[in-house]
Amino acid sequence: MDRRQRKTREAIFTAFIKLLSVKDFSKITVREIIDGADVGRATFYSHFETKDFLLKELCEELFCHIFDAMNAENNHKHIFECDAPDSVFLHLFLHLQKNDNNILELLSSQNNELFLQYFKINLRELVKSQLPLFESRKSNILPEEFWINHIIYTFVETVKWWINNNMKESPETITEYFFLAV
Amino acid sequence: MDRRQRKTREAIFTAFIKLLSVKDFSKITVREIIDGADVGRATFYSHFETKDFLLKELCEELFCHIFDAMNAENNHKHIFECDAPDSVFLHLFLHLQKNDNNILELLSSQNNELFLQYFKINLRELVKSQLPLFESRKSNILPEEFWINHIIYTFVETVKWWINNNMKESPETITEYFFLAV
DNA sequence: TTTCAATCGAACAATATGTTCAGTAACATA
DNA sequence: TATGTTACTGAACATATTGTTCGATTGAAA
Repeated sequence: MDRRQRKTREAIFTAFIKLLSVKDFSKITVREIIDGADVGRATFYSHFETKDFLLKELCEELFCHIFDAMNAENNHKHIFECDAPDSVFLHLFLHLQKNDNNILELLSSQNNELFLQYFKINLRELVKSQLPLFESRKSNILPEEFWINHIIYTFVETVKWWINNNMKESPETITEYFFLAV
Repeated sequence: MDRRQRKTREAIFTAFIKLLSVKDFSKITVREIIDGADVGRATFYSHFETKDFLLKELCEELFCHIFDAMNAENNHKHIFECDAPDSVFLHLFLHLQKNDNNILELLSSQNNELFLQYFKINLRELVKSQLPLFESRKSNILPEEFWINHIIYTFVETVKWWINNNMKESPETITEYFFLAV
């Protein structure tokens, strides 16, 4: 990839994230983005079809980043056979705490519905692979799809609560809360 | 209120709800609303400052309606002293099943974040007044705000799952799922 | 150095927003 | 029924946003 292309793409993403942390996605205009990124209008549209595609690609990039990093880091630990206290979820919380790419601001901002959708899509695979961790009386009574949804949403809401609470709790404590709540 | 005003307001709300069930809030234009409601542009703006205010007022009207109706209906039953199986939550599910004002379409549509916010605000009061219903080991360990949030979100997600599942389950069954999950 | 692609900037049509105003119709009241 | 008031119409308006186009310019890479 051309260095200029990389720089432009990065500048647009950075300006966009900055704007997202301040105002709603729907209120952000292309003009604001290109002014922030200091690129031409035509350049923006040569990179992204529309504002929606920009968000889509940002989400994919961020989540690929965090989930890939997590997998790479934990492959040698056979993480998928670990117990709850050392689960992939703890590692996710640890990653979030590092706050790469300002992902936290995006997760906790007001109009983040589309962003959270990508988070949930990525989480679904993870949760499915970890279902045995959540085995209990209620997991046998509730319909499986209901149960999986419940775990996903509980995780997302736990993250949001943690961030809005200034992340005062340690990742270990939050992991405990998550497993207690679910 | 003038009959003309009422009719106009109603026509705008109706057209708006119809559009909301079909496409995202952010993609809906004022032109589409006034064409659907068959009113003039100036009329729309004399009723609502902006599209956002229209949504705000719609939410308030719908939730006032559903929560007021529930309270009126249940005052004589001393609902606030009932057990889980006959709780206010079951009554909420029953109300939702009736689908007054097409509230269901709004709750399950894609871009409903703002709409859900109002739902959650109304739920918070309800949940707080019903906290004893959820007494358990974990409710003593988890921070109260975390716990209340968890109950609210679990309720909302249960409703969404139910709707997206075509409401095949009875309100009684869904209430059971809700209390099991939480 | 040369070739090629990315960017610029300016202009463009098309569409959306929110305001204004004079004219018309529906309302409440007496 | 007559009267004053209020809501609605429709059209025009300035302004802003979107997405496209094109020739000129700059930077990367060979």
